[in-house]
Amino acid sequence: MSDEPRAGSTPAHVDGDAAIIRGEEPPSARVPLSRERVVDAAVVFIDEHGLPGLSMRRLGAILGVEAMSLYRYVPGREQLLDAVVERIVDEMAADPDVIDRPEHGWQDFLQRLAHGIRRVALRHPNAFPLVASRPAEAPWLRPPLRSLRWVEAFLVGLGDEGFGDDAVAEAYRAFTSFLLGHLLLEVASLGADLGPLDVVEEDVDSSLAPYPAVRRLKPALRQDHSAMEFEESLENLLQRMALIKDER
Amino acid sequence: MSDEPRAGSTPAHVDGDAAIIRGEEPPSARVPLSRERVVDAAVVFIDEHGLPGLSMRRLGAILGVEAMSLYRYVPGREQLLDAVVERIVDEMAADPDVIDRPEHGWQDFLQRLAHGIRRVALRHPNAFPLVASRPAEAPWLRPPLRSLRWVEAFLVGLGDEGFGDDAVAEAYRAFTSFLLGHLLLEVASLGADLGPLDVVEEDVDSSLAPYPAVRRLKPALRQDHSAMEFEESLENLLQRMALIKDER
DNA sequence: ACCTGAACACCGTTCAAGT
DNA sequence: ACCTGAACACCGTTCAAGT
Repeated sequence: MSDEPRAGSTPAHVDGDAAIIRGEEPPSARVPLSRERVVDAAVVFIDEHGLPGLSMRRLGAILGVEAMSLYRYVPGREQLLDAVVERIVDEMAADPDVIDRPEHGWQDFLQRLAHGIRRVALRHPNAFPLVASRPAEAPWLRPPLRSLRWVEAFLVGLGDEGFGDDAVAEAYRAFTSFLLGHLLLEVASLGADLGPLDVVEEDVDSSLAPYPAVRRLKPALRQDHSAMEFEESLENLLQRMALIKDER
Repeated sequence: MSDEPRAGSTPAHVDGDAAIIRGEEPPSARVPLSRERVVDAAVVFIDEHGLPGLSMRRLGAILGVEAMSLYRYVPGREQLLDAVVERIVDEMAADPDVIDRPEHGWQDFLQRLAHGIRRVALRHPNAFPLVASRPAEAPWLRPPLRSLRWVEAFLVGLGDEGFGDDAVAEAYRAFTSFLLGHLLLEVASLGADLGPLDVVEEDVDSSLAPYPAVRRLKPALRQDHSAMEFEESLENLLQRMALIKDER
């Protein structure tokens, strides 16, 4: 059922001995571990196996090391998860379609930011709930933007485009809550599709007997219109923001 | 720092012996445990101490019983959490302001439903993230409605009010994603406020040096306009739904 | 400098046994 | 019928010790 991650998938010990005998650094294997490698491995693990299976001991095994070694690079499991969130959110910095500040108006700027974070979410469906629900360091670091870098970009960007302070703050709250709701549900529906297949379709149908409307509309409810509805809701949000901008 | 829940807060053993000697059931204590009592205790624990501290062993201790006894009433920890979600969502059934089907139009109906679920969220800020992110049993059971009962009510209600099948489905998706985004963020901001106070305000201020806009707008970002913005976004959503209704 | 062994205090869960 | 003791296989985390 669940394929366990096997230890030693990074064969650190294969040619390590020869290098040690020669007293040199090995060619490329046996890189001595680093915070970055630890966090990367955690992200890969969550992407592939989901969050529940991630333990310090397993992660160590994957990296060819005992669990205790990880504490050299990360203060603990909680902070590791925080680092995972940070790593994922910062992927947006490498997205060429996301820009730091408005170049063609604030609507284009926010369109790019929204689509950038959506791409991140869809790349990491198993990890995104972490981005959504990990307790934020400060009340103004609202998911799913979360990082000071992007919050700053948002605030400066809209300020430069003529939003007043209160309008910027209100726009920020509306923007984040739209993204969070939409993306969390889109990502959840991804996971639900390839979920446990131990329930046959007929069983579902019969257990739905007391709920005829759900049963009848099941095909319509199953339909995935995420992409379209994201565009439309975003468009609507931007229109509301235009009103916010011109208040007072 | 963390006040541990003490065992025996239900003093089941106090007058239990006398009753046993008389061969009768004790007056009111020593109720023999039940699924409902277990789930209730879990809800209370999460409300008071948060999810991370909840373990089968601790919950058993609170109920005056060994952890293994709980498995008579609940298949396991995961299913216990599912039951917690169900219990919380079903609180809405007892809310006199929430109605089963439209009596004064679909807008009034949805207003009541939305405010009902918001009250639930605000009553259980520590448990609501569970409602939001526990994997749903089926893709059409979208959080935060989640229960067949409420989904059915939504579908029937809007159908009766003249929404076509596709319009109902689209409205359902829009309604849930609005609720999820808004309420998750509102509830998170509640938790963040009384969060760890080990960071002094000045420290935050100085670490914010590279992010002048965040620093400058911090007061505005900290402001809580949740209630007002909930009303306004809901109003906007209902207007969009009116358009969805009249499509085609 | 980097990793490990052994240990501690916890988990969820099982099963045969107690009353 | 209901609960427990003992056990199993796991956790996160610490610290002194190894190389």
